[in-house]
Amino acid sequence: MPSRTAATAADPTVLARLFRVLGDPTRLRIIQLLEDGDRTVGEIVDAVGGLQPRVSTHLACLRHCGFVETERRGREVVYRLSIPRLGELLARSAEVAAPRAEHLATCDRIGPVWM
Amino acid sequence: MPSRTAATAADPTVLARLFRVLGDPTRLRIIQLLEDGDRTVGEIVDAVGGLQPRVSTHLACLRHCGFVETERRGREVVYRLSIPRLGELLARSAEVAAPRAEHLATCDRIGPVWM
DNA sequence: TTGTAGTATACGGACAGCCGGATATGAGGG
DNA sequence: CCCTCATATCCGGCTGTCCGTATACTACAA
Repeated sequence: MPSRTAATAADPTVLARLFRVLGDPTRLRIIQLLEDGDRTVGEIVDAVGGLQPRVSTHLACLRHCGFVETERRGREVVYRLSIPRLGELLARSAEVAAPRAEHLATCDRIGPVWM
Repeated sequence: MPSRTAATAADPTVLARLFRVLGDPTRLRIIQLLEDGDRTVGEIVDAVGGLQPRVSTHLACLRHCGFVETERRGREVVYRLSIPRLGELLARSAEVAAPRAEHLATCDRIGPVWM
């Protein structure tokens, strides 16, 4: 029985790394923004707010992990999503999060200080 | 236009928290284990390996954030998944991770020490 | 070449989250 | 009651991750 795709991807370590990349609000905002189309770094900085170096570091993280691709256009660099079904994944995750939104919102810590 | 469910769930902060809960290998192993059926704490400890207090803390995290429910059975406590379509979400995430599995596996840091 | 806009990286500080070990709670059994 | 099994919580320490500031790189214009 083949089942080729889920071979190493089901490894909890690899999957956890994926979720960890997605587990930052700024990186999520960037991804949601890029779903509407390609953007330059400047546009992304303006949209998500915050300082340019910080945004640039998050972009480097997304690029290194294969979530986005880049293309130079003159002095600017255009970022584009390289995972087609990522929006679908986020939408489904939002459905899962919906009934627990308030719980997740109040839980501003993971460690043992719950409430 | 209602669109009640995705109102707060699309908030990057809430969604990031969800992914952060999923972004730990031990918690993922626990979730994958519970997809095969309910388990007591002792069974979970044996299955995922590691010390009991550590596993118990991860279980408390999952319980507090609404991923699992508990039921006392004598001295034991049985844990059960309380999110029906969570396995579906993990499967889809594994598909997304598959083409980038090697990249994600080598990337053992998120910060700027990539490689 | 020099300058400037756009982007990327380096550095140090601060704190969240994971861990192991010790200890507390709770439920039966004798 | 006391004891034991099963589970939960507390504590100190360590590492990973995020942030802001400063600086380096790249491409184009004059």
